[in-house]
Amino acid sequence: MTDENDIIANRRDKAARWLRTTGSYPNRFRRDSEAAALHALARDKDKAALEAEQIETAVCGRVMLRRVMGKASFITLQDASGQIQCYIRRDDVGEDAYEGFESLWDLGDIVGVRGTLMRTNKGELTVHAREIELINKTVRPLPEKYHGLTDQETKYRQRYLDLIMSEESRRTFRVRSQIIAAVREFFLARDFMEVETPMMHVIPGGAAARPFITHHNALDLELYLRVAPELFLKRLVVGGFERVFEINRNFRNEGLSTRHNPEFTMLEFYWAYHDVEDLITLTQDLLRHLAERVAGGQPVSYQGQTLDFGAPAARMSMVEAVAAHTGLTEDDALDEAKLGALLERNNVPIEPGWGWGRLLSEAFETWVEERLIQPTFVTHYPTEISPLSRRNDEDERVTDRFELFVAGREVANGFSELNDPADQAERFRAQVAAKAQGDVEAMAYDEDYIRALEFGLPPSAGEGVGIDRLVMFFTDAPSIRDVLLFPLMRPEQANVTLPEGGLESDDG
RNA sequence: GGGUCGUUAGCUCAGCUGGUAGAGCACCGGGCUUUUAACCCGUUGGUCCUGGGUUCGAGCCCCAGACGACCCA
Repeated sequence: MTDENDIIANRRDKAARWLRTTGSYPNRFRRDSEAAALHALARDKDKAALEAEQIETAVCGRVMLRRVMGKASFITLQDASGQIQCYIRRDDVGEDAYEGFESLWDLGDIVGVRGTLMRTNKGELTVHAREIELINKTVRPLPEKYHGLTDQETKYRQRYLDLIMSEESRRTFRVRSQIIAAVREFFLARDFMEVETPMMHVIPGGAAARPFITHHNALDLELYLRVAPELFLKRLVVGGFERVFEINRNFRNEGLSTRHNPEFTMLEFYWAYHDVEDLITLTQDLLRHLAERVAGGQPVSYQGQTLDFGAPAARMSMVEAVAAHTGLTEDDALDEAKLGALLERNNVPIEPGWGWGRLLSEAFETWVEERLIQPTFVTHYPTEISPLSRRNDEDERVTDRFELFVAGREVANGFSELNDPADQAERFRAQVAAKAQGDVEAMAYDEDYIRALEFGLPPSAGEGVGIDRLVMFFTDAPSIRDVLLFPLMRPEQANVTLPEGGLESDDG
């Protein structure tokens, strides 16, 4: 499919004519103000005041709107900070410049304007142009100026176009950046050290998930894109970095949905000489910090629900949660047979090997998870489903682990770490056995990680937080694709061009 | 994997009971020196997602497929 048409042909012709006059793509224009700064500067100045002061300025950006009235015109310029109107009059810029403006400029072009600040009769702040310069031509027409770009697929595939057209989309990604900055600020202030651990793993580990496989040519080695940084971060705690965090991508070879992208951003952190209770307190503080930084401390509206990240979160054990939402007593929820009967009665598929912990977790996912709207810490996760967590001292059926739920979704998962190397080796062997039985998500045995534990991991607490999901809450985004600049999409057929003979070529 | 909906001009969208494919924006030409999605007049622009089928005739009906969105697992 070629999308050449008359408009594009016409603009290519204009671009060629323009380039003949400039000789090359101009790169000397310098602004002295962005749009938002000018609006701030002139906030209290009326038409007469601006007329008296004759404030000189130079602005540049993309032409978003254009209103030509014969020998004078208005254009609306957009830069990174916002929009500013410019007034271009033949008698002010000269006949040649005005003729060039009329014959060569199109919506979407990148231009520069020098002049003085004024207000129009309707009060709009405007740069009254004295000099104008065409800085770059758009050869392709922008989407419809009023409705913008509404096609979701095109918004994802051509994010640059979405960003040009949609202030809402620009805001989403600014909020995303603020959240990540606020997370970093929070941990640095608490003396955590930011680290980067490998993305390419020889042994994938740290989470139950299918990895992506890649290949290193020089070593002739199969490598796996990481599913989690966990085992490397704990090695660093063994090494004496007692408070570490990493904000980075994980890769899981799963399907796509409004809640899942194969690469997603996790915050993961480890904290020596602390435990699950400290994690819950810290996580609550982190949520409050983000709410403060991003939402001014106010509750946020998410898809019709109101979420309050500043208020103290609810807290319950998984047994309490299941009892509260199923009509079972807490004693019943501790009873494997009664749980199994309840699940079967409701046609929830269960498998023969499942013990009490797995059944409880299934009941939780079936009846509780989606109802936890306000931030809720669910604690005392069964040992059976928590292979890396420390057992609870009072009740060995459960671990010192919690997950945080918001709007029916898991947002964080934290626990006191298992630091018994023999126990860890045993659990790895169980995973290897499960893999041999065909469990594609089971972990491999990581000998070096066991060796690291044998040097002694201080009692530590560790946690992972899904950044994309947090961003969704703070931007009211219904789909994870709305908070990823470039979500994974099936390739457009026309654009798939693999080199002859595959991807082995050396000269990339 | 299952279901629902969608795909028509560069963009936003109409298109009747099956009978010559439309509007607005953008583009092109003309008018207009403080407009506000500027406005007024006149043009240009189509692989109706793809491939089959039914029919004298298909954007519309049928079948298969592609891509996407949403819901469910």
